[in-house]
Amino acid sequence: MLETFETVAKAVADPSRVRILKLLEGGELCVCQITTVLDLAPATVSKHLAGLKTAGLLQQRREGKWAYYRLAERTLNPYALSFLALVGASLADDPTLAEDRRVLALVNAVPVQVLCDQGRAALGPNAPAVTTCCGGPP
Amino acid sequence: MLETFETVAKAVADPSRVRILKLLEGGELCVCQITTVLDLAPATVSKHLAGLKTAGLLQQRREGKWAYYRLAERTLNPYALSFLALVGASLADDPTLAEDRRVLALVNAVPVQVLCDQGRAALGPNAPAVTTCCGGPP
DNA sequence: GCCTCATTTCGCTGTATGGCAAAATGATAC
DNA sequence: GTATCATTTTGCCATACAGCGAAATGAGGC
Repeated sequence: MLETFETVAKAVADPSRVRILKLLEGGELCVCQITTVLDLAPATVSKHLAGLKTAGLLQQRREGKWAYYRLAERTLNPYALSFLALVGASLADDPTLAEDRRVLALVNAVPVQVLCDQGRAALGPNAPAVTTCCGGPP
Repeated sequence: MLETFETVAKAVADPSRVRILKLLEGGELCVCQITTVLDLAPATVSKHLAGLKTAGLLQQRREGKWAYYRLAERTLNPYALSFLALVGASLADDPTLAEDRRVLALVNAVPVQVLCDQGRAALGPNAPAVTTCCGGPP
């Protein structure tokens, strides 16, 4: 019980995992999409996804070569939904998460096929982090 | 923002700190009372309390030689109250926490003065953990 | 002033874990 | 069958941190 609670709390106590959860609020995503937005090694993202799934926060679906993850609707962990609700109600105006949403919009404009091939390069020159944070070129 | 959220989430992701929070749901407690219930070194408990306070989850009050901690009513951390509410609504029937409540009842029957002197010894023979877990002696 | 004692801080050790690269897995295409 | 490719697992490194004992702090009592 305490241990179960701890598992979910730990899952939510890491910035990368919160970023993933917030990304998935917009609907399910393929691993390579998440990887591109977070700009982390695939192995790292995969480990995070596995942890979130173990904690009962995510569900997985396979479609061909790709694996799609989404926020859990049903879960074995009695605390998972509470934590999901809390995360959903928080961090509305965090700059990192806002930037993630911006990059996600670019990602969604590219077919998954291409994204998996090229990674961040598929997004064009607007992708790199906050390079154009102060209004961009005139 | 994300960092602030992370601080509170980390604070809640540790079993000892959750035990402290649940203990304090019954009202403020002195450090030596908490130390006795958790059965940890004073230094360890003090560090936990400091962390919880930094996270905005606890408030402190000094009375003479003793320091009393209680759950925060007001806090600088915008997520602290949400997490407190979540913890409050969870873990109702966890056995570890039930045992903590049992020991706390014994602790409350002893003056703080005596408790600080003698620690767990002041509680008499009923104190040690789950020794009488299956009904106790007839 | 000085002593006592609850609490906190410091220094340390062992464990847990985020990150990556490389190898293994598993599904599709041929 | 074999090849390709997205994902996962494995092995490793660096960092973070729970726990303790010892030393420092700070409030009463004398």
